[in-house]
Amino acid sequence: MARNNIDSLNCSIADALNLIGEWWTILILREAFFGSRRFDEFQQHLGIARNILTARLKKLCDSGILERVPVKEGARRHEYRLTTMGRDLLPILIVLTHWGDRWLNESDGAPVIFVERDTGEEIADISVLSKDGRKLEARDLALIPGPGATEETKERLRLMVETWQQRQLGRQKKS
Amino acid sequence: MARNNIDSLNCSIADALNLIGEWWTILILREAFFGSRRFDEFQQHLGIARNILTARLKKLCDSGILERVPVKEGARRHEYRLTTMGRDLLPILIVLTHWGDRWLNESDGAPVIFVERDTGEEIADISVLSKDGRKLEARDLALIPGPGATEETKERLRLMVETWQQRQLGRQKKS
DNA sequence: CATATTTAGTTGCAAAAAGCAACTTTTGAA
DNA sequence: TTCAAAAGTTGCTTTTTGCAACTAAATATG
Repeated sequence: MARNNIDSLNCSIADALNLIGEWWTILILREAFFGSRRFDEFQQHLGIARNILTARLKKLCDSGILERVPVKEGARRHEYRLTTMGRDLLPILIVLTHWGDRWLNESDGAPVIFVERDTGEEIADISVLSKDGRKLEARDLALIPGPGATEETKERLRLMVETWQQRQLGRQKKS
Repeated sequence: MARNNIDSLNCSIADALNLIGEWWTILILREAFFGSRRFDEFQQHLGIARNILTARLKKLCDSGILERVPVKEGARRHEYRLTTMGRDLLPILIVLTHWGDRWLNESDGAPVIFVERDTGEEIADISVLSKDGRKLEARDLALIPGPGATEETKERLRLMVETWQQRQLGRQKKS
């Protein structure tokens, strides 16, 4: 992954992937959510090469997703813990889990299930909702430039709208 | 990414990442959601090397996330379209977008905003909810083995519960 | 209809990243 | 104080990427 041009994409997805999109990173985060904190815990559970794990943990700490704290005060041995920024990635793990459960493990069933700790009840599927709670599909959505949009992005989105409208017309003709 | 052992992790996240976790793949899907369908469209918008794009598109088609359909009936030129399985990945893109907006682009503001097509209103943030609609945090969740859990997974989850309980005890002592 | 231009890749080679195993250095523990 | 575990580091090999040039078919153009 050289990804020289990624920064110029003006896209939060690209920015996010720049931090957590490398191989192993999301699995390391999964481990962290599952309770791993120590280097060897991550290493053994995942079977990741040690030098790669070193690199990934460093990057995650540098970017504020994990923090490296002494095991107890004064100790020189450390453990890796999710920060708020890191915990905020939980929905990604859940979405990936549900998608994988549904499309890749339908026959055998889910390996693990997220439940509410207090009630033991399964959590809701994550879906895209409007502010007033209606479920939305891909076709219900559109994209508009935000405050951080570059001219290029705006142009790109204008083009998108055009293409989309043309396709709608094409569809109408046929039917 | 050699990921020899990934298959043995008994984890839908790992399975999902095996399909969409390589570099570029999620950005290709983003492009697809943004309306790209043709090889060169993907290539030009992302600046991805052509041979890599070829490989990624092939894998996405093979795994049923995209389909390769003739531009018009009978034509020998193709375009790549999201399948239902692929469209079902939309929440991942939205979660990544919102996370990136929040943690990486807070100062400049979001580059693009997902809105409801009909109303133009911004969609809701994606969050983890209980079945009856309460918002849940990481600490409110637990994991239990599902029907597809191997013995190893079950053992692992048992261990997790133990560790968690011990940590709770440790916390109580301190306070 | 003949020729140019797109489109959608493929190929070969150089550079970067990942994997592996052995080695080092601090700790805790006995 | 001796030993083993914990947390990396190092050197080397294998895999992936990136890049740029090339190709073949499909479409557009005059």
